[in-house]
Amino acid sequence: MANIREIAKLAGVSVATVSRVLNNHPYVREEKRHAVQQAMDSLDYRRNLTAIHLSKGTTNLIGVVLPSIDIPYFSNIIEGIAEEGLQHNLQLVLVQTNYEISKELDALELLRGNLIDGLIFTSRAVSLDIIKQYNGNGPVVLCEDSDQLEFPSISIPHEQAFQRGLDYLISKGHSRIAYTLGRKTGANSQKRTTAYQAIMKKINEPIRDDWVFDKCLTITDGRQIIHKYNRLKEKPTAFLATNDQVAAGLIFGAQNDGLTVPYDIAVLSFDNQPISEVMNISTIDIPIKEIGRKAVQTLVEGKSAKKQKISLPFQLIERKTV
Amino acid sequence: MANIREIAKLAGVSVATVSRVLNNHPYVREEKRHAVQQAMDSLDYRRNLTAIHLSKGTTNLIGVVLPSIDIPYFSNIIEGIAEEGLQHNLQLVLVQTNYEISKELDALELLRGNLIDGLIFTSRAVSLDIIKQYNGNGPVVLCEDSDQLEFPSISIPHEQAFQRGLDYLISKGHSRIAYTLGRKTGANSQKRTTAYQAIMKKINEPIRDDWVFDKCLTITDGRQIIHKYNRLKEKPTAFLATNDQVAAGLIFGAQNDGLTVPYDIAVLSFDNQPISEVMNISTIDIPIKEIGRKAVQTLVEGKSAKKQKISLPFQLIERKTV
DNA sequence: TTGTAGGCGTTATCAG
DNA sequence: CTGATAACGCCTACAA
Repeated sequence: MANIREIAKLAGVSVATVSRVLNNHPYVREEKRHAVQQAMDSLDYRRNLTAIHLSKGTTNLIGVVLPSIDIPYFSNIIEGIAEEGLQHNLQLVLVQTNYEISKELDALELLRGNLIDGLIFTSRAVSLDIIKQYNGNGPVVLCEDSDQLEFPSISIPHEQAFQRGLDYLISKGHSRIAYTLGRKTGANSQKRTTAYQAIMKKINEPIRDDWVFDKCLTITDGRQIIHKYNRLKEKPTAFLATNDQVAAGLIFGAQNDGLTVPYDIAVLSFDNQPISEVMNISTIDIPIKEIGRKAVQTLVEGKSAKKQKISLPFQLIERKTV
Repeated sequence: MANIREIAKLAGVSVATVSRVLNNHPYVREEKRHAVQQAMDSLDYRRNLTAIHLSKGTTNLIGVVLPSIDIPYFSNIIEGIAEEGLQHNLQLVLVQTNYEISKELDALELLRGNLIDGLIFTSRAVSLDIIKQYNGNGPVVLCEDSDQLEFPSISIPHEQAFQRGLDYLISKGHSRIAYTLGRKTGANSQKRTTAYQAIMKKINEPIRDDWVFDKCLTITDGRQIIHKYNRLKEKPTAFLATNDQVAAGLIFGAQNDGLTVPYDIAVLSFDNQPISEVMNISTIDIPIKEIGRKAVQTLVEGKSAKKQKISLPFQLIERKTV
């Protein structure tokens, strides 16, 4: 593999000059520039990116940690990240974690090891205190509804959004409301739970542990819930679902068991993915892709900008399942 | 940021020794090893990965080109790639292309620039001749049903699988069969078309251009097809769909228009994703994740192994939409 | 068992 | 405008 030195020799110039033409610097006489071009062409030269990275101390690579790429919410965020990344000439290094802390630490080590210039957590299991220890190794941004100001964060206000959903259900006559969560301990889920408890208290409804369903992320998870629902002594009349996939599963399960949506049970979800439109599922729209885009923008602004919390708008979409 | 030299100085040894303990080489006296550890701890040392890459000439990074991460088929492949990559200590660099050739070339340039050790095409728009020009820069593997032997490829036999699907539909009494494709010019799609034309000829049915629907990948695409179906003068009695999402969209559209599945139209699809199970869609199972895993394995075997074509099994799953 | 020194391929500073 | 040359941080013969 030809390197810059060989090009220099062949073109009869110094490596510095080659580097100059490589980087479109001014002050290179046209004939030399030409000679260098010739040499590069004839040797089919390509610069070694790793060497550039080492020399520059930056890689144009950003890490993205996500639990599973197979969940539309996350693949949507990635899509936003990828689009915006392209804009800034950034490549993406994916770190799939399944919420395993050790994998998240691996991602942090990539940052510390200077392989990536910054890191986006689309979700996390590791504590913020741990992440703080990596301060100074590069910007970190969180895609979560966060109260701290140590790291920039991008999210919709989950507590308000969940409240909005509950209010809507209540306005439709429901008071016996169950809900599902992706991962109880997640930052966003905790906000949702906070909202739930507040509203239930307000309308004098008890908090029933068996009306909150944890680890619900997929259509299959949603489908399973109906089995549990059937075994419930006291049954809710409405579900506020983690996302559209879970809602879809719930609805299929209900129909399968002869229940009518929204009369026997109402279903409201989050995300507003295509499946919700096709299935006429009432949902709360989240600008997921925009979260990804903003995450990259924030990362690029880097330390120059102050750590801010960016709050994106959500919107209730009324369709036919409530 | 502390580097290996500072550690050496602090520990009172040479950089070589530090490097040795870093890489768990034998022949380091325990006390020196200890001193180095101490020094590294006290300076919170982390090796610079970029430097290692430059020095070793390898990065443990592999590129993955995919048109869109937002399509379950692709996110599934990625999932397989990520899992297997973990096994081999490989990180993933994602290159989202939207089938734009220029982006695929960018990925190839990452290979040529030694940023990645190998490249997996989960799908491609660029011609094989172009990819061949990058030979020698690192292994390339294709996730497609390919006839060439220049590059290793992993796939199910799409022609046979499509035949199997058609035979099944025919056995259920259908002869007026429409089909949808993700991208007509894709390698896999072409195999499907070949199978379609052969079988239609065999049963003496004409090939009707308006019964093949291109650019169908999502649930929304499937939903749209029903609009077109309604405008058709001659209507098919069955659809063989690109994937389960398209099938789901088709089914919702049909139901919405008062059509009964499978009596008015039958639907058979590919992939066997969770949605097909929940919706009871008859489908042809493809071991998608396994394609990803095998792609990585093949990449790792690299040039040592001969370029082979790996054919994975498919399986017809009978459910309730045919 | 340890250290010296050269190499990986660029970039960038600083004279000229 | 151009060229030496020193980084960048690590690895690895080779020699001791």
